Amino acid sequence: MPDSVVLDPVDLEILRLLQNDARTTYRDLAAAVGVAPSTCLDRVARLRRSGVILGHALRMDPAKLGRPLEALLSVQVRPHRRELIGPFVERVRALPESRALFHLTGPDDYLVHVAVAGTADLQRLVLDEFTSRREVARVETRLIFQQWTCGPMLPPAATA
Amino acid sequence: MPDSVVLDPVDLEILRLLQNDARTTYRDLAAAVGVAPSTCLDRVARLRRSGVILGHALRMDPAKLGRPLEALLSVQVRPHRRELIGPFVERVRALPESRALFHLTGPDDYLVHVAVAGTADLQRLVLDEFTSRREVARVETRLIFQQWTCGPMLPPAATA
DNA sequence: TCTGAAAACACCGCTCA
DNA sequence: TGAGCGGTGTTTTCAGA
Repeated sequence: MPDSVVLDPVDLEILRLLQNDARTTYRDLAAAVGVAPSTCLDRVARLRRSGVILGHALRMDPAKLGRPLEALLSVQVRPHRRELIGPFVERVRALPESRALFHLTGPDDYLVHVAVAGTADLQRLVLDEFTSRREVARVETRLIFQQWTCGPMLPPAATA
Repeated sequence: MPDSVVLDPVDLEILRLLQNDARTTYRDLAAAVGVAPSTCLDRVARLRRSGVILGHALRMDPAKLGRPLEALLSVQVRPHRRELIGPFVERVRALPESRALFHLTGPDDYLVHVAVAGTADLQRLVLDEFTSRREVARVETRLIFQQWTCGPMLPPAATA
């Protein structure tokens, strides 16, 4: 499987439309793009096989699920060795509060995006799940005032 | 619309299953949860109306789209006033490289998650779109080695 | 919330350029 | 090789109870 995939304008338009609503029917997709529904089906199947489309995810509102407060935790893991960071990553991923986890360059090794019920819950999370761990050298907490998802993420220099 | 929504075990199970694969049919959903397909349809429609489900998104591989390098940019906007940050946010959201944008507490006002073709593209992005702007006081760039999405994000203390 | 029926859809073969 | 067409099984969706 090649690292990058060749996408023609039809593929790009399909991806753009599916990003707005991933449940768009192939019939509507076909009408919008200007090809036959079966061609759309074929294109989407190919995009899935080639790994461009990883899957279909549900976008949910954390606040509506009782987690109105979101934060980013910058975490320094010391010493930064495989035998420590492997379990650390798995533990963080298993937390119900975790939304995303990044391994980064720079002084802070990890960034954890969490959603919690409130400041008390956040404090508990930081103290019990992070700073209490021996391998966690430092945690810096920043609250998220507002967030935006951007997009559509399409290839640089799109073939128009 | 209330800030938080009351979810029964059926709702939670539906959300859990749809998060793994948002294209699961109502028939399969019904079989897994133990209710009729029409009930599933009704529940999902209600979850959509109540705002718990925001939509169905396509998960795509940035690398396959010619953007194999991802980074987080910490941006300080000075002075941090509405008439400056409004346009700043809109400009960043409109960049094809932007994946997500956060307004944060702490010394750095914004965090921008970007996907680019390579280090040269990243340098161009930082210089031309950020540091060249008068309102941008400082940009700190950290590369993303690896990232994980976590989940399922469900209510704290789930009603069992 | 379920049952059942009707409409819409996905998805497979095939044919044609 | 890739696009388009039609048939079939499945899924969705809407009554009514």
